[in-house]
Formats: sequence, C-alpha cells, structure tokens
Amino acid sequence: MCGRLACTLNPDEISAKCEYMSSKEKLEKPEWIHNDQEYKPVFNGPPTTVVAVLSSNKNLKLDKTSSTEFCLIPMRWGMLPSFKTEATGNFHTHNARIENILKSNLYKPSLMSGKRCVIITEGYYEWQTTPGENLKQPFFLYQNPDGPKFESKKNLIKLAGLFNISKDGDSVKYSCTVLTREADSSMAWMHYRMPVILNTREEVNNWLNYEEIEYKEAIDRLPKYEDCKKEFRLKHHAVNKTFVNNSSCNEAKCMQPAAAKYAYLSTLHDTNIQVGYTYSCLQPFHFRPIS
DNA sequence: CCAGACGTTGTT
DNA sequence: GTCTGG
DNA sequence: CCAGACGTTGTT
DNA sequence: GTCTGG
Repeated sequence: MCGRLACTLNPDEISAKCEYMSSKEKLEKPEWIHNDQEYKPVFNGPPTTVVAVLSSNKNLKLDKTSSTEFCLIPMRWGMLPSFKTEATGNFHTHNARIENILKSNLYKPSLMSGKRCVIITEGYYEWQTTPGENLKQPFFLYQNPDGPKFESKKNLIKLAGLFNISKDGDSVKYSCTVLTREADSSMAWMHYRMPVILNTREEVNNWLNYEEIEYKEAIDRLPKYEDCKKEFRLKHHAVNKTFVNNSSCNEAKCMQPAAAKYAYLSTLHDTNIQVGYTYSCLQPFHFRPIS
C-alpha cells in the first residue's frame, strides 16, 4: 500500500495548512528548512521522490535551529538505514509496519532518537487487486470537502512516519518512511493495508512532540482510521491506469477521475465509500488461510 | 567469537 | 524471476 | 507503487 | 548500530 502519492501545493500553501499550536499556546506556521534536497509539487510520486515533511526541529542536526518549534523539511521518501554510511546501495523502505517497528533494528534507532515525522500529502494512490485475476485498478484517495476540484480548498492528508539522517558523501541526506497498519473494514475492499493518518492538531502534536511523549506512548496514541470523524474520512475515485502506472507520467491527469475499467468496479466502487461498508467479495488477504 | 541481516509489497 | 530506477 | 532491464566487447 | 545464528 501507499507506494505512490500526490502533493500539488507549493511550499507556502503547505506551511499555511500545517499550522500548529505552539507550547506558548499560539498558532504557528512551520518554517521551511532548506537542505540540498528540494521539495517540488508532484502529481504521481513514487518512492525516492522528495516530499514535504513536518517534524520537531530539535532532532534534525541543524547548524542553527529554526525559529519555529515544528518545521518543514524536504526528505527522500524511502528511508535509508542509519547504519549505512556513504553510498547506501538501494536498501530503503517506503512503508513501515506499525506492528513491527518496536522490534525492528531498522526502526528502533529512529524511535529511540525521536525521529518521528509527518509526511505531507494531498492524497495517495492505491491499486486494488482482485484474487484470481491479473488486473489492478488504481484509485486516488484524498480529503477534499469539494470532491475532486483540485484547484480549490485542498485538504492535506498527514501521514505518520519515521525518518533518518544519513551521510551521503559530503552532504547529509534526510529520508523517511510511512507507517502502515491493517486496513479498516471500510477500506479493505480496496486494499488490506493503509497508512496511519493524522487529522487533528492534537494527533500531530502527540506524534511530533517526542520530548514530552515517549515513543511507546506516542505509538499507542496514533489514531485508528475507524475512529476518525466523518469529516475526515477519505474520498476516492478510480483513475487512469495508463497514466498513473507509469511513474514518469507526473501530470495532473493522473489525479483526475476516470472510469474504472471493469463494470463491477464502476458500479460498486466509483462513489465515495460509506462508513462500515464492506465489499463482500474482497476480504482482507492473509498470509496463510486459516483452515 | 565473527558474519550477516536489518524491509515492504503481494498473495491464496 | 528479481532487482533497480523513477 | 509500477516499468523495465536483465550484457559484453572495445574504446573517442 | 544492534541483534541473531552459527
């Protein structure tokens, strides 16, 4: 899941939509930190794309700290392990299972050093697989009260993640990964995993404020999709597979609604999902069937 | 002791 | 089939 | 996530 | 770096 995303807002728009309550009880817009990676708006971004990431500024190993408590910083999506220095090969992870992060050698160092972050997206893509058929229908998932009018009132989807800082020759590279968990029953028809989504300021603060909230507590406080308010539930529509499947096609048409290629998909799924809705033919997969 | 792994995804 | 690159 | 490569020789 | 397996 969560292997392709979109974020078409410019840096200033993102900052405005990431306003948070500071420790002085004031609303603050996070300042952008500049490194040698560069965030650019993206319509169809695969792992390795540079994404906008919100983090506490205190664990970023900066020469000077930013003027805001939280800040935005460009990071490579696809976390490089902390134990690799220099040319890291291609060992990276763009998703991290929340079930595994506490016992994993890869993620424990990030958790222990407070490298918790929020990956800023406008939406993400998911490919629905159908058992027994070699067909995959891509969908775009997003939070936009106006539906698919991408020009106005864009709402962001904030994904809980972890990050790392690794040496890359003479420079320093920031990289991050998105936490995933089993999909809620209303989402399972599309895919059996989903990202951990943060909606409220409190949820964002719980995850980023690593000095006040230690990692085990922070993980416990991560919200479950099935508990989120109706206004935060994701919308979706089918998208054009010819465009979206090709990660080199970084164009707005990737996000546009398209007819699902197969009749059963368009009749059952080409509407916004309802809370509690389950598509009985596509239960979550399991690694091994019980029985 | 040293060597080698360290991850997710999909999927039946 | 499996790895790399986008 | 998907798409595309998957190789050697000789050498400006 | 740190844990597991030999």
